[in-house]
Parts: sequence; structure tokens; C-alpha cells
Amino acid sequence: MLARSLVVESMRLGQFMSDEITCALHPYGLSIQQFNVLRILRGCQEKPASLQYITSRMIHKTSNTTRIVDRLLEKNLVDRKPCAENRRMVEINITKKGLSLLTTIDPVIDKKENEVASRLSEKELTALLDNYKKLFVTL
Amino acid sequence: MLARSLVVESMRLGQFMSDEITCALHPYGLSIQQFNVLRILRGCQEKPASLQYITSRMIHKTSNTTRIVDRLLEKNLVDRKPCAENRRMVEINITKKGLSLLTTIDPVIDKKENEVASRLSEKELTALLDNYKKLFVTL
DNA sequence: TTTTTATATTTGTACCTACAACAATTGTAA
DNA sequence: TTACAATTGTTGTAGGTACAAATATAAAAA
Repeated sequence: MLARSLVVESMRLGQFMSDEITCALHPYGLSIQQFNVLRILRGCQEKPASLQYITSRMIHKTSNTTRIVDRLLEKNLVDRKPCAENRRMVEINITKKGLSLLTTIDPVIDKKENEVASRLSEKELTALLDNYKKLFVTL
Repeated sequence: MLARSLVVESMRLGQFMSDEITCALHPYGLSIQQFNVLRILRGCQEKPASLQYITSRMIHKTSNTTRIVDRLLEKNLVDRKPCAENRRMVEINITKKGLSLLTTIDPVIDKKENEVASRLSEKELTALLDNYKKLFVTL
């Protein structure tokens, strides 16, 4: 049954991708979510990020960003301070240590991503991503 | 960058599928993993299943099957007894209550699966699943 | 037979997800 | 201005994932 295969195999593939990245990150003591947050923060160094901004850019929308940031704080990879203009908000920034860790990890992840993607031709890849869009851009 | 998109979007799609099923299961008080285990047990009612057999058929290979079965036991959806021939093993069976719950849920999940799959033509679906195979059958 | 190795499951711990409740602050309307 | 609603983040709890260690049994080797 094609519909069931689509659902089950999509979950399996997602899990496979996640496992690959998790495994590559393991030597650096980062979970995939922590890594994800660090990369989001690197992408917005001009203006500090609020928790809700980070959450909006994460894969798991319901994950608890407060506690993921807590763990990054413990490792001094980010810092967090109250926002002066709106005291409900917090401002989160990546630290020098965080940036430097990302610089170390970047090539490892790039390599892993290319390794996985190399199993498909560029044409197949584009077709696959097109189909993905049809399946769930409607969110 | 295509390789990165492949990895990230595959994780997003897997998460989307998982969310859809999780949401459909919510009214019945089952997690997706619990549901998964119940369906595996329904598929092998002739001979009782060991924990390792169940684990081998799950999407998350590293998930802790003992504790998922614990929760199903609490709800009387399965039963568990030591195996006489090999006392290291346990025999797990789905109960009448478990079977009856699955019968109720089946059409709901079928509907959800078909709804998601209907966004692609049969041809696109087959092509997608073929690409999946190239990406991670090599496990 | 005793020791070693392999198998099958359970337990422990840190982190994460999902969902709900709570608290503080800000904005809006009576 | 006071009351009410919305926004932003934190905390609580149950269940799950990932990894490692422990336990019990069985099989194989010395």
C-alpha cells in the first residue's frame, strides 16, 4: 500500500538523517537540537535572537527552547540577557566559544551531508525536494 | 546547497509525518511508538514476540522497547510472560483489548495516510519511494 | 567442569518532545 | 485608570531517545 509506505518510509528516512548527524556530532558533545540552535544564532549575530525567533526556525516546533538554551549556557556557547525594550523577552547571542566550536564542526557536517546526497544524481535530488514541497509546504 | 537541503528537509518531512500520526492517535491515548508496537504484535499472533523481535521492526531502533511495553501492559493492551524454552526471553502478546483498540484506530490512520499521499500522483509516489531506497537501504 | 563469550532483557541517566499550566509584562478597551 | 486580553518565557510532567552498564541465562571453549 503506497500511502502507508510513504508515511512509514518518510519517518524512517528522517530518522536515518537525524541519526547520521547525531552520530557526527557525538564527539563534540552536542545534540542535534543544540547544534541547530547554535547555527540559527550564528545566522543572526547582528541582532540578538529571542526564544520565539529560535523556536520558529527549529525543526521540532514544540521542543522546549528554554531548556536547550540552558544546556548551551552551561557550556558557555551562548549567553542570555533580559531585553531592555521589552522585559518579557530575552536576548540570546552565540559566544566566541560557540562560534569557534561551529567552525570546527562545519566541515564534518558538510562531509556527512555530501556523502548522503551523493547517492542521488542532481536531477533526482531536485525532483525529490520538489515532491517534498508538494507534501508539506501546506503547513 | 542541495545536500544540506536534502538532509534538513528529510528530517522536516519525517517530523511532519510523525506529527500527523501522533495527532490522529491522540484521542486514543496511544503514542506513535506504542501504536507501532501494537501493530507489530498484531502481525505475529501465531507465535508470541520477543522484545528483540519487536525492536528489530521498529522505526527507532534504539528506543527502549521494555518501557514501551511497560506502558502497554499498564493499559492491558498486551501481556508478557517468561519464555519456557529460553528463560532469558519474554513472550509478548497482544490482548483482545489491544486488538479491539487497533480495529477502532485502523480507519483513522488509513484516512490520514491517504490524505497525505493524495498530494502526489501514483507515479510521483513510486519515484519518491525509489529515491528513498537509494538513500538508505544501504544500512 | 570451569571459564569465557554471546544473547536477551532490564535499569540508569541525560537530554528531548509534547502538552499544559503558570508568571510576568505589555497592549487594548471600557 | 482599571480590567481584560495577548505576548513571551519558564516550569511541570509523562513519555521517548540514545547510550551505557548491569543482570541473568545459555552456549562455546579451555
